[in-house]
Amino acid sequence: MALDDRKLDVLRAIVEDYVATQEPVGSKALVERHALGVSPATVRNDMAVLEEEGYIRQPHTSAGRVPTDRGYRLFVDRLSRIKPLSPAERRAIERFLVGAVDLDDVVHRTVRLLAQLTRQVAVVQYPSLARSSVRHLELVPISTTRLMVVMIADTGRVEQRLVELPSPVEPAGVTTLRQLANEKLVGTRLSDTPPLVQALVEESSAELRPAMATLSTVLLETLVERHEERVALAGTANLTRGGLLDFQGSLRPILEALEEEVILLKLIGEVEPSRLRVRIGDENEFDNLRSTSVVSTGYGPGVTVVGGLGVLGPTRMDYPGTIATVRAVARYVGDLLAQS
Amino acid sequence: MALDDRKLDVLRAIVEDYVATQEPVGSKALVERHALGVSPATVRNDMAVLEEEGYIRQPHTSAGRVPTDRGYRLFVDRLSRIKPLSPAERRAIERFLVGAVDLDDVVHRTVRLLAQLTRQVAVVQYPSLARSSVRHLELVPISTTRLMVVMIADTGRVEQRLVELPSPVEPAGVTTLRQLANEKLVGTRLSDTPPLVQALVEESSAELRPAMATLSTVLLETLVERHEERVALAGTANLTRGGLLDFQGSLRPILEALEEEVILLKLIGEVEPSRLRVRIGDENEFDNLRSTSVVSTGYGPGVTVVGGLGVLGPTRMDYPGTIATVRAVARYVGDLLAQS
DNA sequence: GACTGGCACTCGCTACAGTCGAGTGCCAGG
DNA sequence: CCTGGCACTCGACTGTAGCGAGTGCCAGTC
Repeated sequence: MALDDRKLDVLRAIVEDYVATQEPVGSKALVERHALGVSPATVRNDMAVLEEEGYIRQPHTSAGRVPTDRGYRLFVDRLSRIKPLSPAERRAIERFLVGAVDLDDVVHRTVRLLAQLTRQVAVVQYPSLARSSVRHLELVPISTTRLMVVMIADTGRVEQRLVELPSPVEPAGVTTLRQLANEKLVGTRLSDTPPLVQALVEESSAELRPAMATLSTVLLETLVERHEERVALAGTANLTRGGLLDFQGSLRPILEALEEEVILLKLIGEVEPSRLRVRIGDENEFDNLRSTSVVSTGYGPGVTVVGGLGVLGPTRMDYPGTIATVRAVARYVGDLLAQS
Repeated sequence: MALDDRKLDVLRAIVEDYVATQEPVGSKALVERHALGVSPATVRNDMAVLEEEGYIRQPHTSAGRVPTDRGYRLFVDRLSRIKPLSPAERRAIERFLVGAVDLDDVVHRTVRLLAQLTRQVAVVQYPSLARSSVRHLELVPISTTRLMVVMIADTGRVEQRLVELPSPVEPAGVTTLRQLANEKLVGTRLSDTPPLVQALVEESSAELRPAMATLSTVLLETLVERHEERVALAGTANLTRGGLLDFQGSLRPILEALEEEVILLKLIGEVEPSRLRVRIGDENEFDNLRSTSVVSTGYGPGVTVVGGLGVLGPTRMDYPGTIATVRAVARYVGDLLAQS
């Protein structure tokens, strides 16, 4: 059944009021606070329909209405008006982010900024290695059988790993390895690396081949397969806002989920080209997060996407505001990355 | 006034029971569960004295007694018997920590392990740069005016920073800079570096001097002064155990404090030579953490200390168990570090 | 002198009944 | 199709009462 405009207005009003007050909203309060131009009784009828359609519900008889996940979904998709950032917010973003010296620094500042502006939990993924290309590989001999491999990516990411060589390699050998590796790998995307690394081993001289083999195994294992991705988190204290009303009383499952990097990555890491994504309550794939909403988007220099960022909060969140903030921060960070 | 042995026994029993049950403990329950050899009435008299002395208190009249911070302090200092780790725990530690490939990996595993074993919030400081010495400095040219400085410390820490040079430097110049820097700095403690870095600039040739000056500024600023120290955190979800009974109802301040690296560092970073430290409730210097206790110690290869680790939980915590675990984990990590 | 049993007392907790009022659904009339 | 009116529901709050764990004190005993 199609909902007419007024019913949509009513739903919008309910969402807005509920988000603002955190209390079930009744028909009378609604007509008082919003110029709907009709009486409470009419609104009640509309509410009855909205409830039947599953957009709102009553916590208990004789209480006001509360939006359901489905109601928020409709609100986000069709009803929310874009809320422009206040100049103060724009300034805050700028002020907060300029002066970052480091990729680490950028990420940390960003995640704190997001947490602060949205007053929710913020998550920022480091630029994905899979989406980065190699800028330089450095091999630092620690001893004749130990090598520190340092990979510098064009996104600013720097990763290192200790490699235990199968047999001693002289400094000259290390130089050769370094040259060879750089020659072949610089400029390539890490996700494309595996075949190249293979070739690398084959092209090595007989005596260096075992060393190169270990080296490439480590490269593939740790840089491509394993902890590849990193995330930063901030604002968990914001989960306690609104008492225990949100999150049906227990922060436990949420805090647990937030401790799992894998989960965080799934939350914000699945980036389609620059699309902002909102997952509301039940739409979340993790049971622990069924009482939360996640607003996430990709970021990167220009139009490319190198990583994701987003915030997590109660389903009862200020979607327009949060969306605007997330989008703006992502853009700023992208610009920042483009400069370096 | 001196407390006789039985009173101390009573206090110990109260602490143990309260920690176990989380409920105020009364005189009757006490004689039932502990072989004190006296009647409840006698215990009551002892309790009255203990209360007068400030070791225990009554949440309200007609409730049992609860230890005060002071009571816990006495318990920790004089009454707790060392609880040896169970073989299962020992195995858990070993199993969890072997196979770490990386300093990052070691730290992450350690912090999760600690959180899991103690069921509390765990904090692990990365080996302090100030206590590390330089193993190698690598300069990677990104462009003629940009340099990536990578410092590898003997503790396994690797730090990098981008340096914007005041004027272009050719690859040959970079090589010279690298050699000079390594020659002077390798093997020195970072805390001793400042004068050496100064000398470094003076010894550079006229044309390289500006570059070296910028380089050394960056080195000092970022490696010695600024984020120098890092920490890892895990187990925040454990704060929600015990409902809202601990922490007088609000996790907020605690979560806030835990988000501040500075605070975490202060908590666990002030390491006297291998002494284990327990700070109980009020003894904490941060107001936000007045309802928590912190057990921390230093760790490092052999007897030297390169960093701190510890756990944070409700004042009502299992001190003997926590202390044993923290100590054991610190020792294991130290050994692990000694090997690499 | 130290310990014990007994006793009166305190006070938080729970259960229950009663009241209040916000909010609803429904209906008849405009 | 909208509105005002009305009866109804039910959660929130209040006040009362009884229960029971736990205490402090005291007189008596070893």
